[in-house]
Amino acid sequence: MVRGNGTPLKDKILSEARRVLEEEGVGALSTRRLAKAVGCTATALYLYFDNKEALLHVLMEEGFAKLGAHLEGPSRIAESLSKVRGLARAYVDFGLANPAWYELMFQLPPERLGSDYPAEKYRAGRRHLERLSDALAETNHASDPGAALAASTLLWSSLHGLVALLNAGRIDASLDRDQLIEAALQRAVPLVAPTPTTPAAIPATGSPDLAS
Amino acid sequence: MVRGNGTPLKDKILSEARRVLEEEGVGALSTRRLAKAVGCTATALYLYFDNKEALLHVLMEEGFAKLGAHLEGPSRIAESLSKVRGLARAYVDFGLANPAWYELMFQLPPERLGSDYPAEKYRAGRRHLERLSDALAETNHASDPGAALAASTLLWSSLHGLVALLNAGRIDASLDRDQLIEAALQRAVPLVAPTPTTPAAIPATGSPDLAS
DNA sequence: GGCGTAAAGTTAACACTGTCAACCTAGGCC
DNA sequence: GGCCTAGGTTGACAGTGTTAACTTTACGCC
Repeated sequence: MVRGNGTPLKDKILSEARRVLEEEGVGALSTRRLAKAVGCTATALYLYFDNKEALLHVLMEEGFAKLGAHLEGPSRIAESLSKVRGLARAYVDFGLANPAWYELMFQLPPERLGSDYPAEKYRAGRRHLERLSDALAETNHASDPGAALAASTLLWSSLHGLVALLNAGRIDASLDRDQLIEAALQRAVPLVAPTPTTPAAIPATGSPDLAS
Repeated sequence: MVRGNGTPLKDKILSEARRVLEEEGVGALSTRRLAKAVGCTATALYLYFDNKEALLHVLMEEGFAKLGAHLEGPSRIAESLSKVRGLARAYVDFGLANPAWYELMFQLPPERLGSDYPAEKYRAGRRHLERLSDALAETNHASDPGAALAASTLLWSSLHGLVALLNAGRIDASLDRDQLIEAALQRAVPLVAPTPTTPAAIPATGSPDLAS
Protein backbone atom coordinates (compact mmCIF):
# COMPACT_ATOMS: atom_id res chain seq x y z
CA MET A 1 0.00 0.00 0.00
CA VAL A 2 1.78 3.08 -1.21
CA ARG A 3 0.77 5.72 1.26
CA GLY A 4 2.72 7.89 -1.07
CA ASN A 5 3.00 11.00 1.07
CA GLY A 6 6.50 11.99 0.20
CA THR A 7 9.23 10.92 2.59
CA PRO A 8 9.86 7.26 3.08
CA LEU A 9 8.55 5.66 6.22
CA LYS A 10 11.86 5.19 7.94
CA ASP A 11 12.60 8.90 7.79
CA LYS A 12 9.17 9.76 9.07
CA ILE A 13 9.63 7.43 12.00
CA LEU A 14 12.99 8.92 12.81
CA SER A 15 11.88 12.51 12.64
CA GLU A 16 8.85 11.75 14.77
CA ALA A 17 11.18 10.05 17.22
CA ARG A 18 13.35 13.14 17.32
CA ARG A 19 10.32 15.29 17.98
CA VAL A 20 9.07 13.11 20.83
CA LEU A 21 12.54 12.87 22.29
CA GLU A 22 13.02 16.61 22.37
CA GLU A 23 9.53 17.48 23.52
CA GLU A 24 8.85 14.73 26.02
CA GLY A 25 12.09 12.93 26.72
CA VAL A 26 13.44 9.48 26.04
CA GLY A 27 10.92 7.88 28.37
CA ALA A 28 8.11 8.91 26.07
CA LEU A 29 9.50 7.02 23.10
CA SER A 30 7.37 4.00 22.36
CA THR A 31 7.20 1.95 19.20
CA ARG A 32 3.43 1.91 19.02
CA ARG A 33 3.17 5.59 19.65
CA LEU A 34 5.65 6.42 16.92
CA ALA A 35 3.81 4.10 14.56
CA LYS A 36 0.47 5.71 15.27
CA ALA A 37 1.83 9.21 14.87
CA VAL A 38 3.38 8.26 11.58
CA GLY A 39 0.38 6.39 10.24
CA CYS A 40 1.54 2.82 10.18
CA THR A 41 1.28 -0.23 12.39
CA ALA A 42 3.63 -0.93 15.21
CA THR A 43 5.25 -3.84 13.46
CA ALA A 44 6.23 -1.78 10.43
CA LEU A 45 8.94 -0.36 12.59
CA TYR A 46 10.69 -3.71 12.51
CA LEU A 47 11.18 -3.44 8.77
CA TYR A 48 13.71 -0.67 9.37
CA PHE A 49 15.07 -1.37 12.81
CA ASP A 50 15.94 -4.64 14.50
CA ASN A 51 14.11 -3.50 17.57
CA LYS A 52 13.48 -0.45 19.66
CA GLU A 53 17.01 -0.40 20.94
CA ALA A 54 18.33 -0.23 17.41
CA LEU A 55 16.23 2.86 16.84
CA LEU A 56 17.68 4.39 19.99
CA HIS A 57 21.15 3.58 18.73
CA VAL A 58 20.50 5.53 15.56
CA LEU A 59 19.34 8.48 17.62
CA MET A 60 22.37 8.16 19.86
CA GLU A 61 24.69 8.39 16.92
CA GLU A 62 22.84 11.46 15.75
CA GLY A 63 23.27 12.92 19.20
CA PHE A 64 26.97 12.24 19.22
CA ALA A 65 27.26 13.93 15.86
CA LYS A 66 25.34 16.91 17.17
CA LEU A 67 27.62 17.11 20.15
CA GLY A 68 30.66 16.84 17.92
CA ALA A 69 29.42 19.69 15.77
CA HIS A 70 28.62 21.75 18.80
CA LEU A 71 32.11 21.29 20.19
CA GLU A 72 33.48 22.80 17.03
CA GLY A 73 31.07 25.68 17.05
CA PRO A 74 32.09 29.32 16.94
CA SER A 75 31.53 29.78 20.66
CA ARG A 76 34.51 27.60 21.33
CA ILE A 77 36.73 29.69 19.12
CA ALA A 78 35.42 32.91 20.54
CA GLU A 79 36.39 31.68 23.95
CA SER A 80 39.62 33.49 24.53
CA LEU A 81 40.68 31.22 27.34
CA SER A 82 42.27 27.88 26.84
CA LYS A 83 41.08 25.44 24.23
CA VAL A 84 40.31 22.92 26.94
CA ARG A 85 38.16 25.37 28.77
CA GLY A 86 36.25 26.19 25.62
CA LEU A 87 35.55 22.53 25.00
CA ALA A 88 34.45 22.00 28.56
CA ARG A 89 32.13 24.96 28.43
CA ALA A 90 30.66 23.81 25.13
CA TYR A 91 30.12 20.32 26.51
CA VAL A 92 28.19 21.59 29.49
CA ASP A 93 26.19 23.98 27.34
CA PHE A 94 25.20 21.16 25.05
CA GLY A 95 24.10 18.95 27.90
CA LEU A 96 22.00 21.65 29.48
CA ALA A 97 20.50 22.82 26.21
CA ASN A 98 19.59 19.31 25.08
CA PRO A 99 18.69 17.39 28.22
CA ALA A 100 16.77 14.63 26.46
CA TRP A 101 19.54 14.00 23.96
CA TYR A 102 22.01 14.06 26.78
CA GLU A 103 20.06 11.51 28.73
CA LEU A 104 19.81 9.30 25.70
CA MET A 105 23.51 9.52 25.03
CA PHE A 106 25.01 9.39 28.49
CA GLN A 107 22.45 8.42 31.08
CA LEU A 108 20.59 5.51 29.60
CA PRO A 109 21.12 2.54 31.92
CA PRO A 110 23.00 -0.29 30.20
CA GLU A 111 19.99 -2.58 30.29
CA ARG A 112 17.91 -0.21 28.19
CA LEU A 113 20.81 0.59 25.96
CA GLY A 114 21.01 -3.01 24.91
CA SER A 115 23.77 -5.49 25.38
CA ASP A 116 24.47 -5.69 21.69
CA TYR A 117 25.49 -2.09 21.27
CA PRO A 118 28.65 -2.33 19.23
CA ALA A 119 31.73 -1.39 21.20
CA GLU A 120 33.07 0.52 18.25
CA LYS A 121 30.14 2.91 18.31
CA TYR A 122 30.50 3.07 22.04
CA ARG A 123 33.92 4.49 21.56
CA ALA A 124 32.63 6.77 18.84
CA GLY A 125 30.29 8.17 21.40
CA ARG A 126 33.24 9.27 23.42
CA ARG A 127 34.95 11.17 20.70
CA HIS A 128 34.50 14.33 22.69
CA LEU A 129 36.92 12.70 25.11
CA GLU A 130 39.55 12.44 22.43
CA ARG A 131 39.11 16.11 21.68
CA LEU A 132 39.54 16.96 25.31
CA SER A 133 42.52 14.67 25.53
CA ASP A 134 44.16 16.14 22.48
CA ALA A 135 43.58 19.67 23.66
CA LEU A 136 45.03 18.77 27.02
CA ALA A 137 48.11 17.15 25.57
CA GLU A 138 48.57 20.10 23.28
CA THR A 139 48.33 22.70 26.00
CA ASN A 140 50.16 20.67 28.53
CA HIS A 141 53.51 20.45 26.82
CA ALA A 142 53.10 16.87 25.64
CA SER A 143 52.91 14.79 28.74
CA ASP A 144 52.37 11.21 27.71
CA PRO A 145 49.04 10.45 26.01
CA GLY A 146 47.97 7.96 28.67
CA ALA A 147 48.02 10.67 31.27
CA ALA A 148 46.16 12.99 28.93
CA LEU A 149 43.41 10.40 28.52
CA ALA A 150 43.18 9.94 32.26
CA ALA A 151 43.07 13.66 32.87
CA SER A 152 40.44 14.24 30.23
CA THR A 153 38.36 11.38 31.61
CA LEU A 154 38.51 13.01 35.00
CA LEU A 155 37.48 16.31 33.52
CA TRP A 156 34.68 14.65 31.60
CA SER A 157 33.32 12.87 34.64
CA SER A 158 33.28 16.11 36.55
CA LEU A 159 31.38 17.89 33.79
CA HIS A 160 29.03 14.95 33.43
CA GLY A 161 28.16 15.04 37.10
CA LEU A 162 27.34 18.71 36.90
CA VAL A 163 25.13 18.31 33.85
CA ALA A 164 23.39 15.25 35.23
CA LEU A 165 22.54 16.79 38.58
CA LEU A 166 21.47 20.08 37.05
CA ASN A 167 19.24 18.41 34.47
CA ALA A 168 17.71 16.20 37.13
CA GLY A 169 16.87 19.25 39.19
CA ARG A 170 18.84 17.92 42.12
CA ILE A 171 20.93 21.02 42.68
CA ASP A 172 19.89 23.24 45.56
CA ALA A 173 17.65 25.96 44.20
CA SER A 174 19.34 28.62 46.28
CA LEU A 175 22.48 28.32 44.20
CA ASP A 176 22.91 30.48 41.17
CA ARG A 177 23.09 28.19 38.20
CA ASP A 178 25.41 30.20 36.03
CA GLN A 179 27.81 31.01 38.78
CA LEU A 180 27.89 27.38 39.76
CA ILE A 181 28.76 26.33 36.24
CA GLU A 182 31.42 28.98 36.01
CA ALA A 183 32.90 27.85 39.31
CA ALA A 184 32.80 24.24 38.21
CA LEU A 185 34.71 25.04 35.04
CA GLN A 186 37.23 27.05 36.93
CA ARG A 187 37.81 24.23 39.36
CA ALA A 188 37.61 21.37 36.91
CA VAL A 189 39.61 22.68 34.03
CA PRO A 190 43.29 22.30 34.70
CA LEU A 191 44.63 25.78 35.18
CA VAL A 192 47.12 26.23 32.43
CA ALA A 193 46.74 29.66 31.01
CA PRO A 194 43.96 31.56 32.73
CA THR A 195 43.43 33.07 36.16
CA PRO A 196 46.62 32.78 38.15
CA THR A 197 44.59 31.99 41.23
CA THR A 198 46.33 31.08 44.41
CA PRO A 199 45.91 27.39 45.19
CA ALA A 200 43.75 28.53 48.06
CA ALA A 201 40.90 26.79 49.74
CA ILE A 202 37.37 26.61 48.48
CA PRO A 203 35.68 29.59 46.90
CA ALA A 204 37.10 29.11 43.48
CA THR A 205 35.24 32.05 42.06
CA GLY A 206 36.48 35.47 42.87
CA SER A 207 32.88 36.49 43.46
CA PRO A 208 32.13 36.48 47.16
CA ASP A 209 29.21 34.12 47.33
CA LEU A 210 27.40 31.76 45.05
CA ALA A 211 24.22 31.71 47.08
CA SER A 212 21.59 33.89 45.50
CA MET B 1 -7.38 -15.20 54.23
CA VAL B 2 -4.65 -15.48 56.76
CA ARG B 3 -1.72 -16.67 54.76
CA GLY B 4 -0.22 -16.69 58.15
CA ASN B 5 3.40 -17.22 57.21
CA GLY B 6 4.99 -14.88 59.67
CA THR B 7 5.90 -11.42 58.44
CA PRO B 8 3.16 -9.11 57.27
CA LEU B 9 2.72 -8.65 53.57
CA LYS B 10 4.10 -5.15 53.36
CA ASP B 11 7.41 -6.25 54.80
CA LYS B 12 7.59 -9.23 52.50
CA ILE B 13 7.00 -6.97 49.52
CA LEU B 14 9.68 -4.57 50.63
CA SER B 15 12.29 -7.19 51.27
CA GLU B 16 11.58 -8.85 47.95
CA ALA B 17 11.91 -5.43 46.35
CA ARG B 18 15.27 -4.95 48.00
CA ARG B 19 16.40 -8.34 46.75
CA VAL B 20 15.35 -7.65 43.18
CA LEU B 21 16.87 -4.19 43.30
CA GLU B 22 20.23 -5.45 44.43
CA GLU B 23 20.34 -8.50 42.21
CA GLU B 24 18.83 -7.15 39.01
CA GLY B 25 18.64 -3.40 39.28
CA VAL B 26 15.86 -0.87 39.51
CA GLY B 27 14.65 -1.64 36.01
CA ALA B 28 13.67 -5.13 37.09
CA LEU B 29 11.27 -3.88 39.74
CA SER B 30 7.70 -4.51 38.68
CA THR B 31 4.58 -4.60 40.78
CA ARG B 32 3.28 -7.83 39.34
CA ARG B 33 6.57 -9.57 39.68
CA LEU B 34 6.93 -8.57 43.30
CA ALA B 35 3.39 -9.71 43.95
CA LYS B 36 3.98 -13.07 42.35
CA ALA B 37 7.22 -13.64 44.22
CA VAL B 38 5.54 -12.77 47.47
CA GLY B 39 2.45 -14.82 46.86
CA CYS B 40 -0.26 -12.25 46.43
CA THR B 41 -1.99 -10.51 43.58
CA ALA B 42 -0.65 -7.40 41.96
CA THR B 43 -3.36 -5.20 43.37
CA ALA B 44 -2.58 -6.12 46.95
CA LEU B 45 0.41 -3.87 46.61
CA TYR B 46 -1.90 -0.88 46.51
CA LEU B 47 -3.08 -1.62 50.01
CA TYR B 48 0.31 -0.55 51.32
CA PHE B 49 1.61 1.86 48.72
CA ASP B 50 -0.18 4.54 46.74
CA ASN B 51 1.51 3.30 43.62
CA LYS B 52 4.78 1.94 42.38
CA GLU B 53 6.49 5.28 42.76
CA ALA B 54 5.57 5.36 46.43
CA LEU B 55 7.28 2.02 46.87
CA LEU B 56 10.36 3.40 45.17
CA HIS B 57 10.25 6.37 47.50
CA VAL B 58 10.38 4.08 50.49
CA LEU B 59 13.37 2.31 49.03
CA MET B 60 15.01 5.64 48.27
CA GLU B 61 14.72 6.71 51.86
CA GLU B 62 16.23 3.45 52.91
CA GLY B 63 19.05 4.06 50.50
CA PHE B 64 19.68 7.53 51.84
CA ALA B 65 19.80 6.10 55.34
CA LYS B 66 22.27 3.47 54.20
CA LEU B 67 24.42 6.13 52.62
CA GLY B 68 24.24 8.23 55.76
CA ALA B 69 25.35 5.31 57.86
CA HIS B 70 28.12 4.53 55.44
CA LEU B 71 29.42 8.08 55.58
CA GLU B 72 29.81 7.70 59.29
CA GLY B 73 31.49 4.34 59.05
CA PRO B 74 34.87 3.53 60.52
CA SER B 75 36.60 3.84 57.18
CA ARG B 76 35.97 7.53 57.26
CA ILE B 77 37.55 7.89 60.67
CA ALA B 78 40.48 5.72 59.78
CA GLU B 79 41.18 8.01 56.88
CA SER B 80 43.97 10.10 58.22
CA LEU B 81 43.60 12.82 55.64
CA SER B 82 41.06 15.57 55.82
CA LYS B 83 37.52 14.93 56.92
CA VAL B 84 36.26 16.14 53.57
CA ARG B 85 38.39 13.71 51.74
CA GLY B 86 37.18 10.86 53.91
CA LEU B 87 33.60 11.75 53.17
CA ALA B 88 34.28 12.01 49.46
CA ARG B 89 36.00 8.67 49.41
CA ALA B 90 33.17 7.05 51.36
CA TYR B 91 30.60 8.53 48.99
CA VAL B 92 32.32 7.12 45.93
CA ASP B 93 32.81 3.76 47.60
CA PHE B 94 29.14 3.56 48.43
CA GLY B 95 28.09 4.40 44.91
CA LEU B 96 30.38 1.81 43.38
CA ALA B 97 29.54 -0.87 45.91
CA ASN B 98 25.78 -0.38 45.56
CA PRO B 99 25.16 0.59 41.94
CA ALA B 100 21.48 -0.27 41.94
CA TRP B 101 20.77 1.68 45.10
CA TYR B 102 22.81 4.54 43.70
CA GLU B 103 20.83 4.55 40.49
CA LEU B 104 17.59 4.53 42.43
CA MET B 105 18.69 7.40 44.62
CA PHE B 106 20.50 9.68 42.21
CA GLN B 107 19.94 8.62 38.64
CA LEU B 108 16.25 7.95 38.36
CA PRO B 109 14.87 10.37 35.77
CA PRO B 110 12.35 12.80 37.28
CA GLU B 111 9.49 11.29 35.32
CA ARG B 112 9.96 7.90 36.92
CA LEU B 113 10.67 9.40 40.28
CA GLY B 114 7.22 10.93 40.31
CA SER B 115 6.20 14.54 40.37
CA ASP B 116 4.71 14.22 43.83
CA TYR B 117 7.91 13.35 45.56
CA PRO B 118 7.87 15.58 48.62
CA ALA B 119 10.46 18.32 48.47
CA GLU B 120 11.30 17.78 52.09
CA LYS B 121 12.41 14.23 51.44
CA TYR B 122 14.23 15.46 48.41
CA ARG B 123 16.34 17.58 50.65
CA ALA B 124 16.71 14.72 53.09
CA GLY B 125 18.22 12.78 50.25
CA ARG B 126 20.95 15.34 50.03
CA ARG B 127 21.96 15.19 53.61
CA HIS B 128 25.33 13.92 52.53
CA LEU B 129 25.72 17.35 51.01
CA GLU B 130 25.22 18.98 54.37
CA ARG B 131 27.89 16.76 55.83
CA LEU B 132 30.26 17.73 53.09
CA SER B 133 29.35 21.35 53.50
CA ASP B 134 29.88 21.27 57.23
CA ALA B 135 33.16 19.50 56.91
CA LEU B 136 34.26 22.05 54.37
CA ALA B 137 33.25 25.01 56.48
CA GLU B 138 34.97 23.47 59.45
CA THR B 139 38.23 22.81 57.68
CA ASN B 140 38.12 25.98 55.73
CA HIS B 141 38.33 28.47 58.55
CA ALA B 142 34.67 29.43 58.44
CA SER B 143 34.12 31.02 55.12
CA ASP B 144 30.46 31.91 54.79
CA PRO B 145 28.05 28.97 54.70
CA GLY B 146 26.69 29.89 51.28
CA ALA B 147 30.10 29.42 49.75
CA ALA B 148 30.50 26.16 51.62
CA LEU B 149 27.25 24.88 50.14
CA ALA B 150 28.34 25.91 46.68
CA ALA B 151 31.73 24.29 47.10
CA SER B 152 30.28 21.07 48.45
CA THR B 153 27.76 20.96 45.61
CA LEU B 154 30.61 21.25 43.17
CA LEU B 155 32.46 18.50 44.91
CA TRP B 156 29.37 16.34 44.97
CA SER B 157 28.69 16.80 41.27
CA SER B 158 32.22 15.82 40.48
CA LEU B 159 31.98 12.66 42.55
CA HIS B 160 28.58 11.88 41.10
CA GLY B 161 29.91 12.11 37.58
CA LEU B 162 32.69 9.70 38.39
CA VAL B 163 30.36 7.18 40.01
CA ALA B 164 27.78 7.45 37.27
CA LEU B 165 30.22 6.93 34.41
CA LEU B 166 32.03 4.11 36.17
CA ASN B 167 28.83 2.29 37.03
CA ALA B 168 27.57 2.70 33.50
CA GLY B 169 30.76 1.16 32.17
CA ARG B 170 31.48 4.21 30.10
CA ILE B 171 35.01 4.74 31.30
CA ASP B 172 37.76 3.62 28.97
CA ALA B 173 38.77 0.12 29.96
CA SER B 174 42.44 0.92 29.56
CA LEU B 175 42.34 3.16 32.59
CA ASP B 176 43.04 1.73 35.98
CA ARG B 177 39.92 2.13 38.02
CA ASP B 178 41.46 2.61 41.43
CA GLN B 179 44.06 5.02 40.23
CA LEU B 180 41.41 7.00 38.46
CA ILE B 181 39.34 7.28 41.60
CA GLU B 182 42.35 8.28 43.61
CA ALA B 183 43.23 10.93 41.08
CA ALA B 184 39.66 12.19 41.02
CA LEU B 185 39.63 12.60 44.77
CA GLN B 186 42.94 14.35 44.71
CA ARG B 187 41.72 16.77 42.09
CA ALA B 188 38.20 17.22 43.38
CA VAL B 189 38.76 17.60 47.07
CA PRO B 190 39.85 21.08 47.91
CA LEU B 191 43.44 20.83 48.95
CA VAL B 192 43.53 22.08 52.47
CA ALA B 193 45.72 19.84 54.52
CA PRO B 194 47.21 17.12 52.36
CA THR B 195 49.65 17.04 49.48
CA PRO B 196 51.14 20.52 49.06
CA THR B 197 51.10 19.99 45.31
CA THR B 198 52.14 22.76 43.07
CA PRO B 199 49.19 24.19 41.18
CA ALA B 200 50.72 22.54 38.19
CA ALA B 201 49.10 21.21 35.08
CA ILE B 202 47.35 17.92 34.69
CA PRO B 203 48.74 14.75 36.16
CA ALA B 204 47.40 15.28 39.62
CA THR B 205 48.71 11.98 40.81
CA GLY B 206 52.34 11.67 41.48
CA SER B 207 52.29 8.31 39.80
CA PRO B 208 53.54 8.63 36.25
CA ASP B 209 50.69 7.17 34.24
CA LEU B 210 47.16 6.06 34.85
CA ALA B 211 46.99 3.91 31.77
CA SER B 212 47.35 0.27 32.61
C1' DG C 1 -25.74 -15.77 69.07
C1' DG C 2 -26.30 -12.63 65.48
C1' DC C 3 -25.22 -8.24 63.28
C1' DG C 4 -22.35 -4.50 61.42
C1' DT C 5 -18.25 -3.07 60.09
C1' DA C 6 -13.74 -2.72 58.71
C1' DA C 7 -9.38 -4.87 57.13
C1' DA C 8 -7.13 -7.52 53.85
C1' DG C 9 -7.39 -9.55 49.92
C1' DT C 10 -9.11 -11.15 45.22
C1' DT C 11 -11.17 -11.06 40.31
C1' DA C 12 -11.77 -8.89 36.19
C1' DA C 13 -10.84 -5.43 33.39
C1' DC C 14 -8.50 -1.29 30.84
C1' DA C 15 -4.94 0.76 28.48
C1' DC C 16 -0.61 0.53 27.65
C1' DT C 17 4.26 -1.66 26.27
C1' DG C 18 7.76 -4.50 22.90
C1' DT C 19 7.75 -8.21 19.72
C1' DC C 20 6.80 -12.31 16.66
C1' DA C 21 4.65 -15.38 13.04
C1' DA C 22 1.71 -15.37 9.53
C1' DC C 23 -0.64 -13.15 6.01
C1' DC C 24 -1.56 -9.89 2.23
C1' DT C 25 -0.70 -7.04 -1.73
C1' DA C 26 1.17 -4.18 -5.35
C1' DG C 27 4.98 -3.81 -8.85
C1' DG C 28 8.62 -5.49 -11.64
C1' DC C 29 10.60 -9.19 -14.38
C1' DC C 30 11.02 -13.26 -17.29
C1' DG D 1 0.51 -15.23 -16.93
C1' DG D 2 3.25 -16.57 -13.12
C1' DC D 3 6.64 -15.71 -9.69
C1' DC D 4 9.17 -13.12 -6.46
C1' DT D 5 10.13 -9.61 -3.44
C1' DA D 6 9.56 -5.06 -0.87
C1' DG D 7 6.68 -3.14 2.14
C1' DG D 8 3.57 -3.43 4.71
C1' DT D 9 -0.86 -5.43 7.93
C1' DT D 10 -3.49 -8.64 11.23
C1' DG D 11 -3.60 -11.01 15.19
C1' DA D 12 -1.58 -12.66 18.92
C1' DC D 13 1.50 -13.25 23.27
C1' DA D 14 3.44 -11.77 27.36
C1' DG D 15 4.36 -8.21 30.06
C1' DT D 16 3.49 -3.46 32.46
C1' DG D 17 0.79 -0.08 36.08
C1' DT D 18 -3.70 0.77 37.82
C1' DT D 19 -8.80 0.93 38.95
C1' DA D 20 -13.52 -0.61 40.43
C1' DA D 21 -16.03 -3.98 42.33
C1' DC D 22 -16.38 -8.06 44.88
C1' DT D 23 -15.30 -11.42 48.60
C1' DT D 24 -13.72 -13.19 52.83
C1' DT D 25 -12.10 -13.03 57.42
C1' DA D 26 -12.02 -11.26 62.06
C1' DC D 27 -13.61 -8.47 65.72
C1' DG D 28 -16.54 -5.62 68.67
C1' DC D 29 -21.12 -4.88 70.37
C1' DC D 30 -25.91 -5.34 71.68
